[in-house]
Amino acid sequence: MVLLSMATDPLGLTFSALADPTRRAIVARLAQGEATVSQLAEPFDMSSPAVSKHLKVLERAGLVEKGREAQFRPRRLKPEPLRDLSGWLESYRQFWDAKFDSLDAYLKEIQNKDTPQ
Amino acid sequence: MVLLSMATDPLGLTFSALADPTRRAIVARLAQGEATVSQLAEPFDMSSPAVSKHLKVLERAGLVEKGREAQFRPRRLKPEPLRDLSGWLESYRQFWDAKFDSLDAYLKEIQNKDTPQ
DNA sequence: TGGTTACTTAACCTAATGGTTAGGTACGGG
DNA sequence: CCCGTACCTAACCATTAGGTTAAGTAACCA
Repeated sequence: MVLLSMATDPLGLTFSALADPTRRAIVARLAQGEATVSQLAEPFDMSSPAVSKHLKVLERAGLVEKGREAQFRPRRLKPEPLRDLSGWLESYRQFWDAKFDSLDAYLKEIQNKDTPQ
Repeated sequence: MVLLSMATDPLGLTFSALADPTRRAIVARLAQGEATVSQLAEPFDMSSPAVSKHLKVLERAGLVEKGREAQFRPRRLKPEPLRDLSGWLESYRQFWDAKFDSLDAYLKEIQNKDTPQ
């Protein structure tokens, strides 16, 4: 059921891939250009199999693509899932766009003056 | 560690809240106006405690707010996390924006000339 | 050819997720 | 005041997620 829905729910795959901070850091790194697994693993205090697993999750979501060059398997970022995510978000623009809820925006203005949060 | 990072990682909370299709459906429903728990539960083939749990996840992410009116606890959608998500996405616009693709390819060309290791 | 580097796979562990049922609490109506 | 409706909490269960170590494959290098 989860298995099934996940397999047929690309948006869900994307969201859950990006839910992990390690994976978002990998995405951030790959946004600056392709990188090998070792390079991607270097900043993290975790084993390389763990990084491999994270990469597999990103690949399953279509966010990352694996290349092969000699003994290296360079990864690069793929734009499509991010584009899809943006499309989904866009359908809620009326909610997070300040113009929509002027009262909400106004309250927030006030609040932002000294919100400790 | 997961506990800790999640507590201090609002973006991660948002992504994982939205990873579940039931929760995205709830968000879609709430985008049309506030609704009670029973109203939200109605379309789903699952117990109401299950729906309550989903709502708690959405609330923890700040996506949903709980009101109280007599015996009802109407939920409404909050825009902030969606706005934050949009901000995060925006920082990757260069990747999913089609116009940028050719430049991206060009940068990759250059980079491959002297990639160490 | 044998060692080293790069990476993956397998087996395992713990904790979180997503569901259940059963048993609360709180409110409004007859 | 009691009953039904609305909702939440607790306890439990199965599966998934995220990490580990150990062992495997593959390519380069001396």
